[in-house]
Amino acid sequence: MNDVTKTAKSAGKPPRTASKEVRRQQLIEATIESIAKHGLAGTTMTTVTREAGLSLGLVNFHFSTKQNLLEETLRYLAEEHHQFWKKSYEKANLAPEAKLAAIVAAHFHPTICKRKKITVWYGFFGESKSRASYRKLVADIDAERLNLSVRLCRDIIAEGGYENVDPENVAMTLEGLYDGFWLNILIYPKEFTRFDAMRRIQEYLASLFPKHFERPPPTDCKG
Amino acid sequence: MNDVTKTAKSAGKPPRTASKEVRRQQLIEATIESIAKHGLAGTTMTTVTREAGLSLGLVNFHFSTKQNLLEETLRYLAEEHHQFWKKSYEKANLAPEAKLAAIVAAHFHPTICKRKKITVWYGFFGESKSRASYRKLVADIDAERLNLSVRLCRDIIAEGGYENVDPENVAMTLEGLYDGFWLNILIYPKEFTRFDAMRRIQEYLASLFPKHFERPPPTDCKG
Amino acid sequence: MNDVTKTAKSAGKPPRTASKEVRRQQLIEATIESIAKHGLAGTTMTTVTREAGLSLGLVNFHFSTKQNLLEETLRYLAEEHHQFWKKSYEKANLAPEAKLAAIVAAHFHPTICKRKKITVWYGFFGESKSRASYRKLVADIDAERLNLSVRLCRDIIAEGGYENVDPENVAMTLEGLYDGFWLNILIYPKEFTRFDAMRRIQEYLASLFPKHFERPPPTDCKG
Amino acid sequence: MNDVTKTAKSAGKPPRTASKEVRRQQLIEATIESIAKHGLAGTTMTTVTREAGLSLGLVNFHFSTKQNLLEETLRYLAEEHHQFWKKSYEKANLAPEAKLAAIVAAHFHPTICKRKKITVWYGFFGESKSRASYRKLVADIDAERLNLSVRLCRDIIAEGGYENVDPENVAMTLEGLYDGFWLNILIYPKEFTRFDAMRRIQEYLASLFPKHFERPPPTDCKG
DNA sequence: CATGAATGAGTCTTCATTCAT
DNA sequence: AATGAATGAAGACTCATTCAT
Repeated sequence: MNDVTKTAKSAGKPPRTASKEVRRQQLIEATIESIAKHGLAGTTMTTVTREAGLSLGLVNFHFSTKQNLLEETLRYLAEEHHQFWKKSYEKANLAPEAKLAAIVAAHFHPTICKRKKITVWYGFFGESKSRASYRKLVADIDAERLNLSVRLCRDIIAEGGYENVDPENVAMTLEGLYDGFWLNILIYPKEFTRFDAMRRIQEYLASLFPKHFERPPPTDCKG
Repeated sequence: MNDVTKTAKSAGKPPRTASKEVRRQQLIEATIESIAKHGLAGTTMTTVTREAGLSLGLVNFHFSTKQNLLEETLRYLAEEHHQFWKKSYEKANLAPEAKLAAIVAAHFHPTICKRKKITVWYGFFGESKSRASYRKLVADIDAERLNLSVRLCRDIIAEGGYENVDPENVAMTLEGLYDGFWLNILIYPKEFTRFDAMRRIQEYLASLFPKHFERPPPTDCKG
Repeated sequence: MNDVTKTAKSAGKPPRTASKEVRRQQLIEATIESIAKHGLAGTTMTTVTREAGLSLGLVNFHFSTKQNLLEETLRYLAEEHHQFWKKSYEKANLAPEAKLAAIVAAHFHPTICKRKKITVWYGFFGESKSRASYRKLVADIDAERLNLSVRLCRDIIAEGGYENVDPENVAMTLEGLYDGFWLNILIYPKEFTRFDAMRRIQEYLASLFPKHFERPPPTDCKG
Repeated sequence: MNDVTKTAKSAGKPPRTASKEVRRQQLIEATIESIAKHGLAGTTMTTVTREAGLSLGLVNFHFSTKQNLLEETLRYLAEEHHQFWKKSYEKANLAPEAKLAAIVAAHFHPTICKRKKITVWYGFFGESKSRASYRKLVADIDAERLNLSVRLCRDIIAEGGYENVDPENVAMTLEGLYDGFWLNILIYPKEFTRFDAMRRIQEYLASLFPKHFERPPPTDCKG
């Protein structure tokens, strides 16, 4: 492992001192990697710095405390996710169903829906302390996305004349499904994949909004 | 504090030596309580035994290791949950929609859907190590419930002549919703309650199976 | 060193677990020893427990924190000192000059005026943090002794009809001399001994109260 | 904070590179300031350089090691003190009592008897290691002053025909009082001031040498 | 001369586990 | 069965020192 690290390091003629931002980024990525490998509780200053191929004291130099490193890591993931679904939303064509589909797809895009990243999210969900950090850092983003989804649903409902569909309800159900399916991917990675997740959500939306969403094609394989 | 505990204990003429089962039960409940109070990482042998009003060494005596105590705690919750939805399922009248509704309701019944218990579940989800324990202990139960739900959905679909509804799909979506909504209850306890959860699921089922499930009445209250 | 420790330990058939008080005492004495050997800053949990022949974690078990161990050590010395001069004072005959002389002598009695103990006192004087502890723990004792000395001086002055001698002044000067001479003993142990200290004070008192204190006999030896 | 410092610094067109001596002086003064603020143990290379508004590496450049910086700081104070009482001694009129009084006064002159400087002295007294430095650097000066005082006392005794007063004794007692009163000023700054110290010593000398020293006037204020 | 990122040995503290009583 | 003192490995954090720029 040491060898790997050193090789990786020496590969690109590593500057002995790098800019603050570069080092921070490097350490945050090492943190994600370490959480994926050893879990949140199993992640120590040593596992992180070894992963990064840097010295132990450097974390304290750049992040002061471990707690802070973890929060910055969460913030990084949260912002990445935020950017990702916002970009997807904006790039989608103007139709509200396209925009809603884009948000859904963003949650299960390989960039975001990586096991190592989900591990970090659920690591934070698991500890009361870190749940507090989560709320502090992510609550606003969660709310923003929920509101956006509500609006899109409202537009779809208006357009399609769907009776008896409550936009807020759908939006919250979608949020629940994102979390629930991520958890399934985390716990049963072999039995449940991101494709399964997207399929289920596609079907859910198709059943609510048949004029706007197509049913996914039947699959042979056991889902 | 120790004194208080002991006094409280001796108030009721405590048996100095209790049966194995009683002690085990007592320690498992103290573990749940401790995880609720201090989080999984904050739960130590000391917090557990102090919570139980017992001595430190006893845990070792009854459970050998901490890891084992935690697994037994998870097993206890898993079995409680298992029993609970099975009983609910059996007690419900014969109609499949009643039985399905009973399973849903079981997940959000106050006995099961307590914050302190959800904390334990998600504590286990958060750590790779404990996820392994989870799979070992709970995978079968999860599968059993999924199969049961699939069968019930199939019956409902047959009865109602619902076209284009895939029973497996619905069952897995339900499973995802249980987990996703539990997480919401854990993270946003003030904004999202078990009543919200039940409502969303009720609406979901009503939209799929309008002849079998009624829409929930509109509420005034936010959320 | 390990051997020494173990030998010392096994010498008296050491009980593996001792009463709380015994262990605390043992650790406090080891702390004094360690401060004498390595200084206050050089005293670590390791030096203390190695000195005591006990395991590292035990200090935290009995004293929670290092800070607390140090404070308890200071308190121990302060109380020992307090008891010592109070006993000396009480045992002396009724004449106020005898009582005052007893207090002086107590400060330079071999039990109290040991280099290793003085090292601890001055270790505490040297650090702002520990000076705060000192004030918290010792200020009252200092004040009590000062008041006592003032009263004794007042009696001596009244008896001897000494004009122009201010009792408070003498008492504070004595306090200054205790501290100043202790420091000399600490810094120049070869050049300045407790006998020198007692001699100087004896002369000081004899010059103020010639009817009550005899001049010390002239010495040949330098210093 | 760094910025502030730099701004403040650059306000006066700071020479980017200063002469060795200027930098050394700057760092020594920052060391004294830091010890006063954070204590000897709390003084790190960082606190010193931050105080000086200079970069971390500079200390190493000018003083090689921290130990050396501290010793140089002590040497600086020792020399300052040395110069000060020597100048006072020389400037005083020819009478030995005037010269002795000048030395006493020098110890409690505001330039010397500052709390921040006394903190440094006692910081050094508190640690065995630094006591060694102290002896190395200051023993000669202490001896020189002692001898000088002995000689002055001898002259005063001869002049006044004081019987039974041992000059060496008086000189050592004075030395003890300087240290003892400094300690009082350090520990009980509100209760004991440099004025109290000077008063006590004045009284001491007046009681020994009534023809040469006047009693201080009685004060109303407590202490 | 000067900077400040980087290193890593050394500290305090925590805590699962052991074991004499 | 039960107790709780004792152990010691492991973790977070500090900080003097180094060195590329």
